[in-house]
Amino acid sequence: MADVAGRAGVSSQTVSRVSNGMTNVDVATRDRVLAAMDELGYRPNSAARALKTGRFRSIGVIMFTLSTFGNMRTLDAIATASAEADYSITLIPVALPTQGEVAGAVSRLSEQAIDGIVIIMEAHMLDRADITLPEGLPVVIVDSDAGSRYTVVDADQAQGARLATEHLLDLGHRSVWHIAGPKSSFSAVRRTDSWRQTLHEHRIEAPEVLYGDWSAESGYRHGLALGARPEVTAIFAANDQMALGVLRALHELGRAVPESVSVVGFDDTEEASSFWPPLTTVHQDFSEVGRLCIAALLHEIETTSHETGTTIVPTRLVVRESTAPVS
Amino acid sequence: MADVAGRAGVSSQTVSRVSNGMTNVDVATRDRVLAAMDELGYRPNSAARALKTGRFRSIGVIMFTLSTFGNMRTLDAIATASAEADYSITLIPVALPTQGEVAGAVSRLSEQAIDGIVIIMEAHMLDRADITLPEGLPVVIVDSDAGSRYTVVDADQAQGARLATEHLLDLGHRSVWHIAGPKSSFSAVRRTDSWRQTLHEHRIEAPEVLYGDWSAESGYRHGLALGARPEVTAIFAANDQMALGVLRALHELGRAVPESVSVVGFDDTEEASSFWPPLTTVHQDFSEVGRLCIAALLHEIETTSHETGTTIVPTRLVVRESTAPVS
DNA sequence: GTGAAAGCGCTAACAT
DNA sequence: ATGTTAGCGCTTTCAC
Repeated sequence: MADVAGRAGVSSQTVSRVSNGMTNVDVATRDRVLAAMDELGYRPNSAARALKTGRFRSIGVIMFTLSTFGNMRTLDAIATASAEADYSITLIPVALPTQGEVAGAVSRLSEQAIDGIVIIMEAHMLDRADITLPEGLPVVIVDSDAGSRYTVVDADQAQGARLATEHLLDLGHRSVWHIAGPKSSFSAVRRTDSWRQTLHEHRIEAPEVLYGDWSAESGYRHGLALGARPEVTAIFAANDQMALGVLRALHELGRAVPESVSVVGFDDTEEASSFWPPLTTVHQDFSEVGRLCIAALLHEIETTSHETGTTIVPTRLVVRESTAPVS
Repeated sequence: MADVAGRAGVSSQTVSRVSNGMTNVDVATRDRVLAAMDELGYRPNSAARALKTGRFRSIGVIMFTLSTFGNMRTLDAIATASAEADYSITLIPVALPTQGEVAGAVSRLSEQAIDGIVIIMEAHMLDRADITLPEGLPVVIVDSDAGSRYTVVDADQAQGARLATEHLLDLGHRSVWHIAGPKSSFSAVRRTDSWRQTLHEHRIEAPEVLYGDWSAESGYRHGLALGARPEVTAIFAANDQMALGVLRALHELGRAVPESVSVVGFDDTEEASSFWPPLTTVHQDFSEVGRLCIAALLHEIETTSHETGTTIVPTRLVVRESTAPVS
């Protein structure tokens, strides 16, 4: 910076002003500085700036794995929204969803140059005594049960599961079987609870829940078991991958979809419309969730306020060809 | 840090030594400092450290979108490998794969606190005159044609396409039709070239190429066209999603897979084994690619050497149930 | 094994 | 509109 100042014949302070787009600089001077910057290939040093301002213009993101559709889409939206606000994203991956791993990530995070944190995981992971979020660092949590202590943004899991279940019931099915996500996932639990609740409201006793692990393989296994039972005519899988596995199992068993069994998924992945048959599923607006996350976080960062609260993004049912009235 | 020094009754310099794990500190002193750090909740300020050392311990990643399986898996591996080396990842998303957008990302990147860059995209995007990578910043590129100017790590696209094509030929198919990825993707082009070359070596004239856009929907459209032609008995899709679309089209058309038509994909996504029928596909080791990327980059960063070169990771064919001998 | 001094590149506050 | 001064929190150098 001193070099630039020297070349442009001004003080380094003026260079700083130009660099930060302040308006109180003479146009001619500004041009001269800009030219000097260009010639010297000047790039501001963000470390020095951060040291001075105490702000890093970066947001830390903690997540288990990128390998689920929802996490990936949420991350994508978060990255885009941050970029628009001129914040960068610092990724802190967590190898395993164990509390020890999370504790490690949080401690690594606290040494990072960040202004706020987005956590994409169950908040109950954060309840352990040995996990302390760095004080004074705004936090927003996605996919979580954290009621009032943190700011939470999430899709309306309960409404989505209700939509799926009622759709199947409206089609005349006597009951709806459910292949759930892992018990450790709060969104999976909410979907399951809502499915049970919906059946209950229709005076139907919920069948036993089958627990999968989000993978198509687990959907296939449970699909094989369910498909073997003639009374099963409607299956609600807690995500599209497991629904794909169910579809495969049903095909193998020779049970026609949707003529003999109806199947509904959750997420509305890109591929769901190309399954065979195209899958009826619940659409989650991950982009909106990511956007709201960043909006809430930036608000906290820039106003240093601390209003926790939960924001819920609605879901909607996308009806395709994997569901039909009972025959 | 001064607070800690005061509390422990040492100089701030000693605190720094403890903080950096230097060995030349008396055990008793170290314990005292550690205790003081703990009580005061001391966290080193990475900006100040970076300002001094000129190192940020962070790697910038430029990518178009997280929404393809390969990019996501590669990013996951990169994040994990970096974390192991105690580097964090700074994401620079690029909204659109246009050169203007890339130029913007690169310029944003140059102001970031990073020690090196991983670019997951076609290198020819970087050839535009108005895109200048910050000098002195090590760069590694994935999925690219950048021969000698940059360090490149990628899966062996050509070998994968050859494996797929020869598998089909070995099964007795007279020819192999190909649904390619977009022409703007270098890996797509390499797969197409290799498919054509393989047919050529078997003295078969390559049929006209159908270009998709990686989406299942585009695979479906081309699958519909191909399935209507009885002479088409073997289809090689350039990724698993397009293969999924092909499968759907073939089902709709009433052409049995694999009895009437064999289908091969590329990538070996988690779900491919749960397609109906389970998909024969080419497995890419994205994790290995990500790992090697970071290894190469860290080498350049830490030795300040600048040896460019290309590292190729082999692929392998996973035979499942979507391929069979011609009947 | 430990401390004192200097300075990394930048910006906030004040002066002109 | 521009310059001067001071200092952010840390590490490097050189003493002791």
